[in-house]
Order: sequence, then C-alpha cells, then structure tokens
Amino acid sequence: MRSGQVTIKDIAKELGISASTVSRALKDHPDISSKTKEAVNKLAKKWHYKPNAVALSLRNSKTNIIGVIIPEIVHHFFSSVISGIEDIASKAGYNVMIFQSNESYEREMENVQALLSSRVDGVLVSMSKETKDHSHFQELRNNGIPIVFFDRVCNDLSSDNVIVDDFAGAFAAVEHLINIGCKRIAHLSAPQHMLLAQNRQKGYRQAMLKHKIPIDENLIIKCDSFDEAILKTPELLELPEPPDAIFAVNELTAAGALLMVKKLGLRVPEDISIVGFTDGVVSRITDPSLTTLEQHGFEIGLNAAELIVERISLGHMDYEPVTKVVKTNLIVRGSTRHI
Amino acid sequence: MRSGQVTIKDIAKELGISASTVSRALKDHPDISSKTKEAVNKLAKKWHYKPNAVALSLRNSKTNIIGVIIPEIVHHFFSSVISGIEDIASKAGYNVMIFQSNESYEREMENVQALLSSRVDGVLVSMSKETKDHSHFQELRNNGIPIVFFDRVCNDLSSDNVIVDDFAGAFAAVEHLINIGCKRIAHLSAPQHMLLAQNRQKGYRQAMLKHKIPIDENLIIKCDSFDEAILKTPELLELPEPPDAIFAVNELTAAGALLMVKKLGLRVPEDISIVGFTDGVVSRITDPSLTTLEQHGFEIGLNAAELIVERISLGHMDYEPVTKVVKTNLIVRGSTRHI
DNA sequence: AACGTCATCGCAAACGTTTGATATCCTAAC
DNA sequence: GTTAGGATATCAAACGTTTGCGATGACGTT
Repeated sequence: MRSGQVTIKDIAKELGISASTVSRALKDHPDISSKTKEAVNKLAKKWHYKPNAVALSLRNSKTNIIGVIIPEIVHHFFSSVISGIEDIASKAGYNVMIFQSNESYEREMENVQALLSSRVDGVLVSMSKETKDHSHFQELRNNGIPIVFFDRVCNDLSSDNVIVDDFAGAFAAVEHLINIGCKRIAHLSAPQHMLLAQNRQKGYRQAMLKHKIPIDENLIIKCDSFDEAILKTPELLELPEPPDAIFAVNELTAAGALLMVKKLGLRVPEDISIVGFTDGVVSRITDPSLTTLEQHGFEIGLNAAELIVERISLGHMDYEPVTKVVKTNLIVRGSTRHI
Repeated sequence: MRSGQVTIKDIAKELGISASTVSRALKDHPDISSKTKEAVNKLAKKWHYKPNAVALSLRNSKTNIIGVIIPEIVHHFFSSVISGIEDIASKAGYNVMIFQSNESYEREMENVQALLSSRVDGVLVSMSKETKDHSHFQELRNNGIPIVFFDRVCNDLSSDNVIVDDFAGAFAAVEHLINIGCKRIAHLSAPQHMLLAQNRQKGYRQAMLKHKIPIDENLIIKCDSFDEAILKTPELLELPEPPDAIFAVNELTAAGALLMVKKLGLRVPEDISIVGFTDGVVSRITDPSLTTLEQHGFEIGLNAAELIVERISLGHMDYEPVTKVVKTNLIVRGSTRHI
C-alpha cells in the first residue's frame, strides 16, 4: 500500500506519461488516444484514484461546501432542517459543514470567521437569540459569499429568507381556539427582537381583534422554554381571571404548560385548551397530544438549500433578495376541545 | 471592495514586498523587522485578511475536517452526539462535515467516497441498519484515514469504538423490573446483526437467568420503531399469558408501546410497567413519563471526537484499537411501579 | 522537397501558502 | 581592509489539478 492517497502524478509516473495527459484521459478529452485512456482508467480504478477535492477547490476557487450555522442541533425542528439541507446539497454535489452558535452571539461570530477561512461557497443561517448586530453577516457578503437566513431571520439586512408563515399560523391557531369557545387566551411569547416572535404575536392579536375579543396584556408573557413554562404557568392560572386557553410560541413551551396545568388539577382540554407551534415528536407523545402548527422543518431545509445553490451558481452578489414562505398547517389533536 | 477574498499576495503587492515576507511577518518570525511586521499586520487587519484554509490544506495535506456519517440526524440521540462532536471539534480547531446514510447501505458507501475525495482527516461513523459488509470503511483505513465508530459499531473489523454499556444497561433495566415484582417481561428488540441489539438482548437474558425467571421466546419480538410498536403491542397483550412488563430497545418504541397499552384500557404502571432505552425529550413528556436508560449521546459525541482527534494527531495508522464504554444509568420514572 | 494537417502529448502557469536555501546589506571584529 | 556574522528580505519549490499553448512525429498533398 501507499501512504497518503493516489494522485494524478502517481499514475503519470507509473505509466511514464505526463500529469496533464492523465488528467485529460480521465475526462475523456479527444486529444488523448484510446490506448492511453484505457491504460489510465485501468490504473486509476486499480489504485482507487479519487480526485483531490482540496486541490480542485484551490484551482477553481470553489469548495462545494455549504456552511450552516444553527443555534442548537438538539431540537427536532433544527435537525429536520439540516436533514432537508443535506438532502438537496448532496444531490447538487455539495457537502455540508455544521456550526452551532449555542444561542451565543460571540460563538456565532467565531463561526462566521471559521466559515470565512474555509472559503465555503454559501452559508445558511438561523440566528442566535442573542444576536442583534448583523455586521458579521455583512462581512460574508462583502467577501462574495451568499447567505440565506431561515426561521430566525434578519429584518434590517436585506437578505434572502426562508420562513414559516408565522403570522398566518398564529392567526389560525388562535382563531381555532376562539371557534371552540375560548375567550381568555394566554400567549406564551418569545423575545420581540426576533421577527418570528413578532409575527406570531401579531397573528394572535389580529385573530383576537377580528373576533372582537378584548386583549388582556396580562395574558401575554415572555415564556419560551420548557423550564420557563414550568415556572410561569402556575402564575398564569392564579390570576383573578385565569385563562381558558394557552397559545405557546413553541412546542416545548406548550408541553411544559400542559404538564403544569394537569399537575394543578385542571383538565386538558375540558378546562383549558392548549396549542403549540412546531410539530415534533413531543407534540404527538404528550397526553393528550398537542394541537399544534406543523412547521415543516424539512421543507424549510429543502427551500433554503435550493435557494443557496441557486445563488452560488449565479456567481455574483447582484440579485434581488427574496423571501420564501413555507405554509404551516394546524393539526388539531387532543389538547383542544372538540365541539 | 475587492472581489474574492484578500490573499497574502494582495498584501505583498500593496506593500511592495514578497509574499514570503508577509507570511513570516504574520507569524511573528524573527527574521522580519518590526517595521515590516507592523505594516503587514496593520494592512491585514484593515483588509480583514483570513488565511485561506484550502491552500493550507493542500500544502499541509491536512484539512482539519472531521467527517461524520450517521443514519439520521432527526433523532434526539444522534443530534446529541453531533452536538458533542461539534463541541470538541471546534475546541480542537476542526470543522465538522455531516453526512446522512438514511439507513441505506448504498448511501453510506457514497458518503465514504465523498469523504475520501474531501480528504477529511478522520471519520466518525454510526452504521446504517442495512450495513453488513464493511469494506468501504476498510478503504478509508487503507488511505490513512482513521475511523472511530460509535453506538452502531462494527464487530468484525478491529476498530476504535465508543459505545454505551448496552449489556449492563439492559441488565439493570430488567433487574429493576424484576425487583418491583414483574415476572413476564417482554422484550421489544432490534435486528440481531447489530451488536447493540445483541448486547441489549444478552442483558435481558442474563438478568432473567440470574433471577431464575424462565424465558418465554414468545415475549421476545423484533420491534424497534414507534409505528411497529403501535402494531405489535396489541398482539403481545392478547397472548394467553400476557406480559406484565415491557423492556423496549429504544425510546420511541417504548413510547409507542405505552400509548397502545393505555389505549387498550390497561394502566401503566399498575397493570404493566414499561422501560425504554435512550433518554430523550420524549421520555420526559409522556404520561406517565418513562423509566429509561440515559444513553448520554452528548458524552458519546465528546468521547468519539476526543478519540479521533487523538488518532489524527498520531499521524499514522499503527495503533491498538480501543473501545470506550460510556456508562448508562437507569432513570426511574412513572412508567414502572414503585414498591 | 517543402509544406500543411492531424493526432498525441508535454510544458508551464495558476490557485494561496509555507519554508529551506540564498542573497543582500550593514556592522563589528581582526 | 578583509571577513565573519547578524539582520532582513527574496527565490523557488511544493501540495494536486487544470488548461492554453507549443512541440513532436507521421502522413498526405502539392
């Protein structure tokens, strides 16, 4: 065996011909005689020759790598997105490089530096909760690297986005609650510097408005994790006029609220109805299972990857940003009353 | 602004010096005068110079990339592993490239080819369920690329492994069931060509043997997914002598069994106790929550990444394979009786 | 005999970086 | 005044691949 991997030079040396001839032979160039081609191909196969992607990247200034920055891989939604990305990427001849920001702005900037150094062809980003300044993303742009944001997108920077229809989804969820007779609907919300959170809250308010239900600001609280739901749900229920429904900004928050509602002796959905956002395994497995909005993480990944591949093939940064919207749909399950 | 990214040559040209001088200046080489160093560093900062990782890879024949092949990202366990890998990798200066086999042998081989072409420095693999032949992994070895298997490991090929203590975990789970008074314990198992499945079943048998409980082969069935559990749990319960406990090979299977047991009017844990494997979000959120074995996906990722980094730094393939075992621990929750 | 035409192939440069070997220039010691 | 030596900077090669251009023969045509 040889140490390291077989190169075109090795084949050339063995056959007593030049590297350029080998290169041409391998791509069936008309200048090369069929005898030579045969000999080259035979030896290449025998020695398991694989083109060195690194050398190709250097020569073509193209790495065929798509970089992905996400807050945390360990979430059903994000891992679904990655799965979708990997699917399209591999079909289009790209490899996928993963970076976690762990919801840290600091870490996100480091990730961008690594991406810059790696000379990836394009970047897909879902921003950390901490991120408010976006200049590090602008730097990618300045270096000719296209970006597509997904889910946690950027509202000031004009950029390509792939998002879920947060407004319509929230609207549908709340309208569903209203239709089954709920009047005092609480909203467990996320920090408002995230566009996603804004839109979901807007959907909530719009639905209430449409059905002429007064909005009680005490029923809108910041609460966007399982643990926080465990803490804050009891406070909600001890209000003088407690809610008869809860619309949570995500799945785990809904699951936490569900758990506490039951623990406090109330019945779901008889006493309180609950709706979440994001259809993961969790929503299917709670008891009762959760009415929720399918967020189609896989589709978001597909769309984002398709878009970045397109942007990369453009070869320049002079394009009009688009926003792709992936529809959500309400899945009615056991956590909301049937009428 | 310039098109493409700033190179050492650009800086050299601007300053009227040679590229080698710039290179040395940037690494604080003693041969370079402090005036030159200052000028170079200033311009490098101003122009946001980032070393081109591709060129470095080619020169050093080292990409600083770790390749990862997993069956499916969309599983809490696997995404936890990746999270652990990414953690160690980024600290050690490596980037992580992700490939999904989607449980397909074909796809897994393609992934290996891509990895080979990418010249990754090392590879972490959890095999697909289909994989029985391992020559594609051997090819990585032949090309000087170290491999560490995790969770779904390879028993014939002598290789580095990071696994969970499947035997001890299963043993502990079943012993727990016996201790709380269960006699007829069913085992929902996975295909036996997987070492993991073998060991879990061995643990089951050993525990039964130790406590002198006869093993009924009708209670050991192949059933390793949520959907399969939905299908097969009723059959189990309609046996002439139905089980009073179920030990499932993984979390989702346990959740499926739990759902069906309740649907058939039996109570958990009063009538039937259930234990799963892998502690994901699911186990915490079912009602009752599942007694299960913590599989420490994150730790497995950490260990696997540490091991591969060590192997890479060795610089040769002449080492004794080791097997790291990550302990599991039984988490007793609501799905098993308390005595 | 001189020239054009193919068919085949090699040379060299380029991508960006590092590094051993050289090349200057200056200063100080003999 | 020669030379040793230090300080500083450049040259060239190398990593693996591609590709425009040039080179070499063999052959057929005038």
